[in-house]
Amino acid sequence: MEAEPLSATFAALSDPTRRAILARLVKGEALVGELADPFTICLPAISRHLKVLQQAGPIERKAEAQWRRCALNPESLIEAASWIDRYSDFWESRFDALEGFLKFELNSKSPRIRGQQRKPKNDN
Amino acid sequence: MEAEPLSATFAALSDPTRRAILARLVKGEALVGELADPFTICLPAISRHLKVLQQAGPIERKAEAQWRRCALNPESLIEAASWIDRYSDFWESRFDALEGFLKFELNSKSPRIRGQQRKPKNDN
DNA sequence: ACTTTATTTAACAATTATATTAATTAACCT
DNA sequence: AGGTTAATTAATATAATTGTTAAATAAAGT
Repeated sequence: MEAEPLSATFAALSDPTRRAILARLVKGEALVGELADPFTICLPAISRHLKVLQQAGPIERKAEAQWRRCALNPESLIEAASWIDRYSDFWESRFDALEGFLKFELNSKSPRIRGQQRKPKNDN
Repeated sequence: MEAEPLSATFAALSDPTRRAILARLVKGEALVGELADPFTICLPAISRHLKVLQQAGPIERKAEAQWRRCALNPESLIEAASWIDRYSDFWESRFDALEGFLKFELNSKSPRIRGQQRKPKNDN
Protein backbone atom coordinates (compact mmCIF):
# COMPACT_ATOMS: atom_id res chain seq x y z
CA MET A 1 0.00 0.00 0.00
CA GLU A 2 2.63 2.42 -1.13
CA ALA A 3 1.94 5.79 -2.76
CA GLU A 4 4.29 5.20 -5.69
CA PRO A 5 2.94 2.73 -8.21
CA LEU A 6 6.24 0.90 -8.69
CA SER A 7 6.83 0.58 -4.98
CA ALA A 8 3.33 -0.78 -4.52
CA THR A 9 3.76 -3.30 -7.33
CA PHE A 10 7.10 -4.60 -6.09
CA ALA A 11 5.76 -4.74 -2.54
CA ALA A 12 2.80 -6.75 -3.80
CA LEU A 13 5.17 -9.17 -5.53
CA SER A 14 7.33 -9.54 -2.41
CA ASP A 15 4.86 -11.90 -0.74
CA PRO A 16 4.90 -15.59 -1.73
CA THR A 17 1.17 -16.02 -1.17
CA ARG A 18 0.43 -13.15 -3.52
CA ARG A 19 2.84 -14.49 -6.13
CA ALA A 20 1.13 -17.88 -5.89
CA ILE A 21 -2.22 -16.18 -6.43
CA LEU A 22 -0.89 -14.48 -9.55
CA ALA A 23 0.55 -17.78 -10.74
CA ARG A 24 -2.90 -19.29 -10.33
CA LEU A 25 -4.63 -16.44 -12.16
CA VAL A 26 -2.42 -16.73 -15.20
CA LYS A 27 -4.24 -20.01 -15.80
CA GLY A 28 -7.58 -18.22 -15.82
CA GLU A 29 -9.98 -16.12 -13.79
CA ALA A 30 -11.10 -17.35 -10.38
CA LEU A 31 -13.38 -16.50 -7.47
CA VAL A 32 -11.99 -15.55 -4.07
CA GLY A 33 -12.95 -18.89 -2.55
CA GLU A 34 -11.21 -20.79 -5.33
CA LEU A 35 -8.08 -18.70 -4.85
CA ALA A 36 -8.15 -19.26 -1.10
CA ASP A 37 -8.56 -23.02 -1.40
CA PRO A 38 -4.91 -24.12 -1.76
CA PHE A 39 -3.82 -22.02 1.23
CA THR A 40 -3.93 -22.79 4.91
CA ILE A 41 -4.32 -19.17 5.99
CA CYS A 42 -7.80 -17.86 6.72
CA LEU A 43 -10.10 -16.26 4.18
CA PRO A 44 -9.86 -12.70 5.53
CA ALA A 45 -6.09 -12.90 5.07
CA ILE A 46 -6.57 -13.92 1.44
CA SER A 47 -9.11 -11.15 1.01
CA ARG A 48 -6.54 -8.64 2.19
CA HIS A 49 -3.87 -10.08 -0.13
CA LEU A 50 -6.30 -9.63 -2.99
CA LYS A 51 -6.94 -6.06 -1.94
CA VAL A 52 -3.21 -5.40 -1.92
CA LEU A 53 -2.87 -6.96 -5.38
CA GLN A 54 -5.77 -4.92 -6.71
CA GLN A 55 -4.56 -1.62 -5.27
CA ALA A 56 -1.06 -2.29 -6.54
CA GLY A 57 -2.42 -3.08 -9.98
CA PRO A 58 -1.79 -6.77 -10.84
CA ILE A 59 -5.38 -7.93 -10.47
CA GLU A 60 -8.90 -6.63 -10.90
CA ARG A 61 -12.10 -7.83 -9.29
CA LYS A 62 -15.57 -7.61 -10.70
CA ALA A 63 -18.68 -8.34 -8.66
CA GLU A 64 -20.97 -11.11 -9.80
CA ALA A 65 -23.83 -11.41 -7.33
CA GLN A 66 -22.16 -12.43 -4.06
CA TRP A 67 -19.01 -13.52 -5.84
CA ARG A 68 -15.90 -11.58 -6.81
CA ARG A 69 -14.28 -12.78 -10.00
CA CYS A 70 -10.55 -12.05 -10.00
CA ALA A 71 -8.46 -11.64 -13.13
CA LEU A 72 -4.94 -10.60 -14.00
CA ASN A 73 -4.38 -7.02 -15.08
CA PRO A 74 -0.84 -7.09 -16.43
CA GLU A 75 -0.21 -3.35 -16.92
CA SER A 76 1.56 -2.85 -13.59
CA LEU A 77 3.57 -6.03 -14.09
CA ILE A 78 4.75 -4.63 -17.41
CA GLU A 79 5.82 -1.46 -15.59
CA ALA A 80 7.74 -3.51 -13.05
CA ALA A 81 9.40 -5.64 -15.73
CA SER A 82 10.28 -2.49 -17.65
CA TRP A 83 11.93 -1.01 -14.59
CA ILE A 84 14.11 -4.07 -14.09
CA ASP A 85 14.87 -4.11 -17.80
CA ARG A 86 16.94 -0.97 -17.36
CA TYR A 87 19.52 -3.32 -15.95
CA SER A 88 19.40 -5.80 -18.79
CA ASP A 89 21.98 -3.77 -20.71
CA PHE A 90 24.18 -4.00 -17.65
CA TRP A 91 23.87 -7.72 -17.15
CA GLU A 92 24.00 -8.51 -20.84
CA SER A 93 27.25 -6.63 -21.19
CA ARG A 94 28.51 -8.62 -18.23
CA PHE A 95 27.45 -11.90 -19.81
CA ASP A 96 28.92 -10.80 -23.08
CA ALA A 97 32.17 -10.06 -21.31
CA LEU A 98 32.16 -13.50 -19.72
CA GLU A 99 31.18 -15.16 -22.93
CA GLY A 100 33.87 -13.20 -24.74
CA PHE A 101 36.41 -14.30 -22.18
CA LEU A 102 35.43 -17.97 -22.49
CA LYS A 103 35.66 -17.80 -26.26
CA PHE A 104 38.83 -15.74 -26.40
CA GLU A 105 41.41 -16.85 -28.99
CA LEU A 106 38.85 -18.97 -30.85
CA ASN A 107 36.60 -16.91 -33.07
CA SER A 108 37.20 -13.67 -31.22
CA LYS A 109 35.54 -10.48 -32.41
CA SER A 110 32.82 -12.37 -34.29
CA PRO A 111 29.54 -10.53 -33.74
CA ARG A 112 27.19 -12.21 -31.32
CA ILE A 113 23.45 -12.02 -31.01
CA ARG A 114 22.15 -10.12 -27.99
CA GLY A 115 19.14 -10.95 -25.85
CA GLN A 116 17.64 -14.34 -25.03
CA GLN A 117 20.09 -14.71 -22.14
CA ARG A 118 17.26 -14.49 -19.69
CA LYS A 119 16.72 -17.61 -17.62
CA PRO A 120 13.88 -19.99 -18.49
CA LYS A 121 10.63 -19.52 -16.61
CA ASN A 122 10.47 -21.55 -13.42
CA ASP A 123 7.69 -22.15 -10.93
CA ASN A 124 6.67 -19.63 -8.25
CA MET B 1 15.10 -9.54 4.66
CA GLU B 2 12.89 -12.41 3.62
CA ALA B 3 13.86 -16.07 3.62
CA GLU B 4 12.82 -16.71 0.03
CA PRO B 5 15.17 -15.13 -2.48
CA LEU B 6 12.44 -13.81 -4.76
CA SER B 7 10.51 -12.29 -1.88
CA ALA B 8 13.65 -10.61 -0.63
CA THR B 9 14.49 -9.23 -4.06
CA PHE B 10 11.04 -7.82 -4.70
CA ALA B 11 10.94 -6.39 -1.18
CA ALA B 12 14.29 -4.72 -1.83
CA LEU B 13 12.93 -3.20 -5.04
CA SER B 14 9.79 -1.95 -3.30
CA ASP B 15 11.60 1.00 -1.73
CA PRO B 16 12.19 4.13 -3.86
CA THR B 17 15.45 4.97 -2.10
CA ARG B 18 16.82 1.54 -2.88
CA ARG B 19 15.67 1.74 -6.49
CA ALA B 20 17.40 5.11 -6.78
CA ILE B 21 20.57 3.57 -5.39
CA LEU B 22 20.43 0.82 -8.01
CA ALA B 23 19.77 3.41 -10.71
CA ARG B 24 22.90 5.20 -9.56
CA LEU B 25 24.99 2.03 -9.52
CA VAL B 26 24.12 1.12 -13.08
CA LYS B 27 26.28 4.11 -14.02
CA GLY B 28 29.24 2.65 -12.14
CA GLU B 29 30.53 1.52 -8.77
CA ALA B 30 30.36 3.93 -5.83
CA LEU B 31 31.29 4.29 -2.17
CA VAL B 32 28.65 4.46 0.56
CA GLY B 33 29.19 8.17 1.09
CA GLU B 34 28.77 8.89 -2.61
CA LEU B 35 25.58 6.88 -2.69
CA ALA B 36 24.25 8.69 0.39
CA ASP B 37 25.01 12.14 -0.99
CA PRO B 38 21.84 12.81 -3.05
CA PHE B 39 19.56 11.78 -0.19
CA THR B 40 18.33 13.76 2.78
CA ILE B 41 17.99 10.75 5.07
CA CYS B 42 20.80 10.00 7.49
CA LEU B 43 23.79 7.81 6.69
CA PRO B 44 22.82 4.89 8.97
CA ALA B 45 19.54 4.66 7.07
CA ILE B 46 21.43 4.44 3.77
CA SER B 47 23.75 1.87 5.31
CA ARG B 48 20.74 -0.26 6.19
CA HIS B 49 19.29 0.11 2.70
CA LEU B 50 22.59 -1.11 1.31
CA LYS B 51 22.51 -4.05 3.68
CA VAL B 52 19.02 -4.94 2.49
CA LEU B 53 20.14 -4.66 -1.14
CA GLN B 54 23.18 -6.83 -0.47
CA GLN B 55 21.27 -9.52 1.42
CA ALA B 56 18.57 -9.57 -1.23
CA GLY B 57 21.20 -9.90 -3.94
CA PRO B 58 21.20 -6.80 -6.17
CA ILE B 59 24.46 -5.32 -4.89
CA GLU B 60 27.77 -6.45 -3.47
CA ARG B 61 30.21 -4.57 -1.28
CA LYS B 62 33.94 -5.00 -1.10
CA ALA B 63 36.06 -3.42 1.59
CA GLU B 64 38.81 -1.02 0.56
CA ALA B 65 40.50 0.30 3.68
CA GLN B 66 37.75 2.19 5.53
CA TRP B 67 35.63 2.42 2.40
CA ARG B 68 33.01 0.05 1.05
CA ARG B 69 32.82 -0.01 -2.72
CA CYS B 70 29.34 -0.96 -3.91
CA ALA B 71 28.57 -2.55 -7.27
CA LEU B 72 25.57 -4.05 -9.00
CA ASN B 73 25.20 -7.80 -8.92
CA PRO B 74 22.45 -8.43 -11.45
CA GLU B 75 21.79 -12.14 -10.84
CA SER B 76 18.86 -11.62 -8.48
CA LEU B 77 17.42 -8.95 -10.76
CA ILE B 78 17.47 -11.47 -13.57
CA GLU B 79 15.59 -13.90 -11.35
CA ALA B 80 13.00 -11.24 -10.57
CA ALA B 81 12.62 -10.26 -14.22
CA SER B 82 12.31 -13.92 -15.14
CA TRP B 83 9.53 -14.38 -12.65
CA ILE B 84 7.54 -11.50 -14.07
CA ASP B 85 8.25 -12.77 -17.56
CA ARG B 86 5.97 -15.71 -16.90
CA TYR B 87 3.20 -13.21 -17.46
CA SER B 88 4.57 -11.85 -20.72
CA ASP B 89 2.78 -14.58 -22.64
CA PHE B 90 -0.39 -13.47 -20.95
CA TRP B 91 -0.04 -9.79 -21.66
CA GLU B 92 1.30 -10.32 -25.15
CA SER B 93 -1.70 -12.44 -26.05
CA ARG B 94 -3.82 -9.62 -24.69
CA PHE B 95 -2.01 -7.04 -26.77
CA ASP B 96 -2.19 -9.30 -29.76
CA ALA B 97 -5.92 -9.57 -29.25
CA LEU B 98 -6.22 -5.80 -29.06
CA GLU B 99 -3.96 -5.33 -32.04
CA GLY B 100 -5.92 -7.92 -33.95
CA PHE B 101 -9.15 -6.16 -33.10
CA LEU B 102 -7.84 -2.79 -34.26
CA LYS B 103 -6.65 -4.26 -37.53
CA PHE B 104 -9.71 -6.42 -38.14
CA GLU B 105 -11.03 -6.41 -41.74
CA LEU B 106 -7.79 -4.95 -43.12
CA ASN B 107 -5.09 -7.59 -43.45
CA SER B 108 -6.67 -9.96 -40.99
CA LYS B 109 -5.06 -13.31 -40.25
CA SER B 110 -1.62 -12.12 -41.44
CA PRO B 111 1.01 -13.43 -39.04
CA ARG B 112 2.37 -10.82 -36.66
CA ILE B 113 5.73 -10.61 -34.96
CA ARG B 114 5.72 -11.22 -31.20
CA GLY B 115 7.75 -9.48 -28.53
CA GLN B 116 9.04 -5.90 -28.41
CA GLN B 117 5.72 -4.75 -26.95
CA ARG B 118 7.40 -3.90 -23.70
CA LYS B 119 7.32 -0.23 -22.77
CA PRO B 120 10.45 1.88 -23.26
CA LYS B 121 12.68 2.33 -20.26
CA ASN B 122 11.75 5.33 -18.11
CA ASP B 123 13.45 6.93 -15.13
CA ASN B 124 13.18 5.59 -11.57
C1' DA C 1 49.45 7.89 20.68
C1' DC C 2 45.74 11.07 18.80
C1' DT C 3 42.62 12.66 15.45
C1' DT C 4 40.07 12.34 11.44
C1' DT C 5 37.37 9.82 8.05
C1' DA C 6 34.16 6.15 6.56
C1' DT C 7 30.96 3.16 7.81
C1' DT C 8 28.35 0.09 10.80
C1' DT C 9 25.81 -1.23 14.96
C1' DA C 10 22.82 -0.26 19.04
C1' DA C 11 18.85 1.62 21.11
C1' DC C 12 14.71 3.50 20.44
C1' DA C 13 10.23 5.37 18.36
C1' DA C 14 6.84 5.43 14.74
C1' DT C 15 4.67 3.22 10.99
C1' DT C 16 3.20 -0.56 8.28
C1' DA C 17 2.09 -5.42 7.33
C1' DT C 18 0.13 -9.85 8.38
C1' DA C 19 -2.57 -13.24 10.65
C1' DT C 20 -6.56 -14.53 13.68
C1' DT C 21 -11.46 -14.54 15.29
C1' DA C 22 -15.77 -12.28 15.36
C1' DA C 23 -19.03 -9.33 13.22
C1' DT C 24 -21.04 -7.35 9.03
C1' DT C 25 -22.66 -6.85 4.36
C1' DA C 26 -24.95 -8.43 0.40
C1' DA C 27 -27.09 -11.44 -2.64
C1' DC C 28 -29.40 -15.68 -3.36
C1' DC C 29 -32.85 -19.49 -2.12
C1' DT C 30 -37.02 -21.45 -0.10
C1' DA D 1 -39.24 -13.19 6.39
C1' DG D 2 -35.44 -16.46 7.53
C1' DG D 3 -31.42 -19.03 6.35
C1' DT D 4 -27.41 -20.00 3.56
C1' DT D 5 -23.38 -18.64 0.95
C1' DA D 6 -19.50 -15.50 -0.43
C1' DA D 7 -16.75 -12.15 0.80
C1' DT D 8 -15.29 -8.04 3.35
C1' DT D 9 -14.46 -5.21 7.47
C1' DA D 10 -13.44 -4.57 12.48
C1' DA D 11 -10.79 -5.43 16.42
C1' DT D 12 -6.74 -7.07 18.05
C1' DA D 13 -2.00 -9.06 18.52
C1' DT D 14 2.44 -9.59 16.70
C1' DA D 15 6.22 -8.87 13.79
C1' DA D 16 8.83 -6.32 10.39
C1' DT D 17 10.40 -1.88 8.34
C1' DT D 18 12.25 2.60 8.47
C1' DG D 19 14.05 6.50 10.39
C1' DT D 20 16.70 9.07 14.20
C1' DT D 21 20.66 9.95 17.40
C1' DA D 22 24.47 8.16 19.84
C1' DA D 23 28.10 4.85 20.27
C1' DA D 24 31.39 1.62 18.25
C1' DT D 25 34.73 -0.13 14.86
C1' DA D 26 38.47 0.30 11.91
C1' DA D 27 41.81 2.07 8.97
C1' DA D 28 44.60 6.34 7.67
C1' DG D 29 47.00 10.59 8.46
C1' DT D 30 49.87 13.40 11.62
